[in-house]
Amino acid sequence: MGRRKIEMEKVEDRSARQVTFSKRRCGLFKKANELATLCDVDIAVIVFSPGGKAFSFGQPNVYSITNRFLLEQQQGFSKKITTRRRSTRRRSQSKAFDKLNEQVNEHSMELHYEKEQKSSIEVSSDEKGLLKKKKQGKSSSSSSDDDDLSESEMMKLKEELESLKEKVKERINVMEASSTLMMLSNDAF
Amino acid sequence: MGRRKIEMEKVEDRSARQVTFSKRRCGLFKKANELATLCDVDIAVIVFSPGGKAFSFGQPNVYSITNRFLLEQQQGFSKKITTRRRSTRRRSQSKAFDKLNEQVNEHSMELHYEKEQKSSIEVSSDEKGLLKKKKQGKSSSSSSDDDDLSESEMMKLKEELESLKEKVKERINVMEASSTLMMLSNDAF
DNA sequence: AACTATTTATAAGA
DNA sequence: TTCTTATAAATAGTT
Repeated sequence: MGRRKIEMEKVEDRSARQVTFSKRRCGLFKKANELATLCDVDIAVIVFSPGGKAFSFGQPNVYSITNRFLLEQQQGFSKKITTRRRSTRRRSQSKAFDKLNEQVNEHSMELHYEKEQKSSIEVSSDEKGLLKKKKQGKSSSSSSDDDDLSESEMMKLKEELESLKEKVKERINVMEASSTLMMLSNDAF
Repeated sequence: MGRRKIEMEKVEDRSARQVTFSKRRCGLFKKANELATLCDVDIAVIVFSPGGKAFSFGQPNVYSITNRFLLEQQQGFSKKITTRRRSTRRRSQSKAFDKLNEQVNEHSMELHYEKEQKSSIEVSSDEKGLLKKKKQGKSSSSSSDDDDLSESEMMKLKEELESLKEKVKERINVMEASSTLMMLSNDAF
């Protein structure tokens, strides 16, 4: 949409591609925002730039949308909702569901933005073995090699891994809670 | 962009809003596809219609993008990558990383599309209690009440919950594997 | 579901 | 890179 019509294929010039990406990413996010505003709907857009950097747009936020989507896909949830909508109890249930969903999303957000780390978790035996092996191989060949990892670097890596595992587990807890609440609020109450 | 300029606010007429949603959702997905094609980038769009139905577009697929995004956000991964890019080992690592990432995404996809369910998992003691309580409350007040759940319905609910838990656990395993592989491929090898 | 009058997005160019 | 502008594309209102 400009001076000329262009072919729908990869822009080969690196620099031109970057420019196109910037312009079109902005345009896309603007369109997404307009859709959310005009139609009062929730939407999330995630793009990885040619350089691998992540850009995202979310209404109300990316995490609530992606969580909702992934959970619904996993359990065929949308089909379930549609089927049950005929129920006379749908409206009151819907309210309860929305509230629970909101709470879960809040927890999810807290998780994502949380800066502090909880105390570390035990490393599984397999990973301990892997780390130990790696470490031994290193100390025997001493320094000089670019691929070497010092003892302290190794410890740091281990700590990062533990911290990561903790985060993943927290996320899992949120997802499990979310799933359970959804099912209970829609099917049992 | 039409006969008249419109205000950027919620379209109040229900029917008109649905039409606007349909047109603009198509437009948005088209734009997303063009961005992906022209710039050779990965992108995901998720929209929930006014009716609550989920629509999605993904290049190469929604799941790989959302997983990648959520994981990177969780561990400040993109910052980490950027920092380490100066390393002379970046290129070979990048290759290994991409391959591992691809494998993980494939597993993730399989999970999402898998139709068959594995055998059920034990329900935690807390939930057992909740289910049992619910059941007893029901059977004591007999039928007639609209909110009642029959024994078989209760069992069905329980089975669904178990199946859900299994799916969540599988998903967690993929995420843990993904996280671990990412860290190992970028920091240790 | 099709059709335009217009608005908006954007490819090139400065 | 940011601004400009000619043109392509999207779409609001209409049929």
